[in-house]
Amino acid sequence: MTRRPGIDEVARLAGVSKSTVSRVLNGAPHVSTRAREAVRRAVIQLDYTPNQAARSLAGHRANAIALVVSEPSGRVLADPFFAGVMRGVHAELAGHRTQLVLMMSQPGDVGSYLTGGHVDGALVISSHGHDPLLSLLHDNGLPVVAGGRPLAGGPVPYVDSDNFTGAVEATQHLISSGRKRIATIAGPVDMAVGLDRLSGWRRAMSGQRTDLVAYGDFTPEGGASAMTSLLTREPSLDGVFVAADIMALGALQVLHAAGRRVPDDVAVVGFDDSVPAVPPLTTVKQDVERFGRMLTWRLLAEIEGEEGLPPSVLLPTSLVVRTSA
Amino acid sequence: MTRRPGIDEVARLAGVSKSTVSRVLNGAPHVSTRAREAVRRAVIQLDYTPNQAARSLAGHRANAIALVVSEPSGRVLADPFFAGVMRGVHAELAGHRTQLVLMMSQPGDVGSYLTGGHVDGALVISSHGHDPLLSLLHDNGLPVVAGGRPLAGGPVPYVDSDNFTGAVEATQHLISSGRKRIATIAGPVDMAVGLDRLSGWRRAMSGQRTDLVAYGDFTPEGGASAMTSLLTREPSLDGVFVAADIMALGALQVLHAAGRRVPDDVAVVGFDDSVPAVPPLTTVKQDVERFGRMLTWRLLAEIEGEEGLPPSVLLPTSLVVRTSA
DNA sequence: ATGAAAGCGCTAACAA
DNA sequence: TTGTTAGCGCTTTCAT
Repeated sequence: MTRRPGIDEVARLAGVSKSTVSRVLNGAPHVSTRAREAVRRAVIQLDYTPNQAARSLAGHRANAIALVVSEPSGRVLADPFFAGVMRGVHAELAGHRTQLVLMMSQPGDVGSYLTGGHVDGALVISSHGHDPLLSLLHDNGLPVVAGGRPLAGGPVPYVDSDNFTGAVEATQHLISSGRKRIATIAGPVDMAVGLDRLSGWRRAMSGQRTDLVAYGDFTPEGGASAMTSLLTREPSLDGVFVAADIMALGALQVLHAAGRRVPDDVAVVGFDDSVPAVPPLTTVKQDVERFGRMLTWRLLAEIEGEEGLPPSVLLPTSLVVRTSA
Repeated sequence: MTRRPGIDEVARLAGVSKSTVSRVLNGAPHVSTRAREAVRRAVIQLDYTPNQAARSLAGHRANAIALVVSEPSGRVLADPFFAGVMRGVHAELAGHRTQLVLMMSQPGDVGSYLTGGHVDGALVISSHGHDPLLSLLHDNGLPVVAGGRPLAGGPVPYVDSDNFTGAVEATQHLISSGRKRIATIAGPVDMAVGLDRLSGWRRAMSGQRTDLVAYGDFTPEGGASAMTSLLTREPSLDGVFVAADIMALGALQVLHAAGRRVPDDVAVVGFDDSVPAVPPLTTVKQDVERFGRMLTWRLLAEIEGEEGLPPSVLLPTSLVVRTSA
């Protein structure tokens, strides 16, 4: 490994001072075209890359943001939703010389690490209940944006999908197709995404029986056991709104094993448009990549100290009708 | 935001010098129990976290490793395989005060960034063909471990699953259950994982017709179009070995739409044991989390400069029989 | 076992 | 427009 060149060598080769090199590197004003060009050439010739650590230390910026998955299990990593968000985050980060640091541990460690100045801001997703992490970070002055509305309310900006409206549409589709006994497999009640989709179902079901609710944890297994319990409680159900495609996968397995045909006997509507299933799922589509981009854009703007930013952003959802309902 | 304390303040409060604090922090020897305790207390009292940038700059270590997804599309992010690996990586990283930096861009940027001393090592997964990135990093002296055998061969250590044996078992299961016209949906031929699973199928099929091969790209859509093409070429096929569950999802949709019953008309065996399907997939299971842990362990060992490390590790696979075959 | 002092490679304030 | 200078907060010899 050849020793890598420092900024001094670039300066020497370009015939200018370190400061000028630094200015060119950071796109600062007040640099002559002549100097700029000389520096550029020297950088290329030496294959120079600035030392990030030195940069952070001197510049008081970490040039990195954290993506915090506020869930010890790591369940969310397996969720297609997360994958899409991550793609969006990356896309938005491109060209910002900002690195993405992934974190998954417990609030204690994460909190002190993050507030410790190692990153310039944090994206917190999949936050449950009244997760103290969000307020902790916010109170410490670290720019934070939540992915999904935080239940605690408070002053943390967030980006979310319009889960309520999506759930209403999904349920209405079931109703208007003539289903009479419509159940729902809801998500965790300690997350806004779980609550909002359940509220949407309730809203659309107003006037009808709304006790057919079972809860899952956004895993196929959770969806399967919820479906089993619903089938036991109401064998004659003929429609289910499942609050996540990933849970619908489990539900479909159970329905199949129970000999129920989908959609003939039981119509199924999912949420996310994230998985190919048999039969293809009628579901509520959300643009997860856009979600990730929006999240990142918002955080970067916050870090730059932009004024008048919207406290929160709600992204639209839309029903996609396929075979399952 | 209260200004965060520096090492000097800890030193002052503990009544020792910066050096001693540093020693305690880094678990260095030659520190009295008395001093150690005093420092510990001061650290807690001040809620001190070391500045990572300063540490890297002075210590010539980045205290971070990169997880490089050598694929522009980001397809792999949506792959359950990747999610499992990432969980393993995190698990193994716990307690190593090492951060995980995720990278997805093009070889050019990534290469110079990585060799630029910003991370202490890199995990490269999903590398296609004769990806120059691996050799580039290796030649620059950066510790690297590949996830999945690199096609280029060369001196880069890697961790892989025993894809060949898994594929052989899967295919033998199909054969021994009496299937006569067995096809395969193979993965990309520019990746060892694609090649090895195909070789396993060929090996098990020796003596039989081996032209029923269609290729997919490890996406459900790829699996679907491969299945369509196979069905067209050989309508009477009665078994398929699909080189990835995620592709099997697409294949199952196509079979279902074509009115073929699984497993009655066509038996399907997948690979990965990563998705719940209808009907539940008979598949080759691999322990992806272990894969991630092994990968990380290997890289950390490499970074520590341990001697006599195995150049490569092959993890076992096993057949899980469910309903689809 | 402990402390003093010299950087690590950059940015930013200031001077010119 | 450019250069000089002083740190940023640690780790690490080298003394003691």
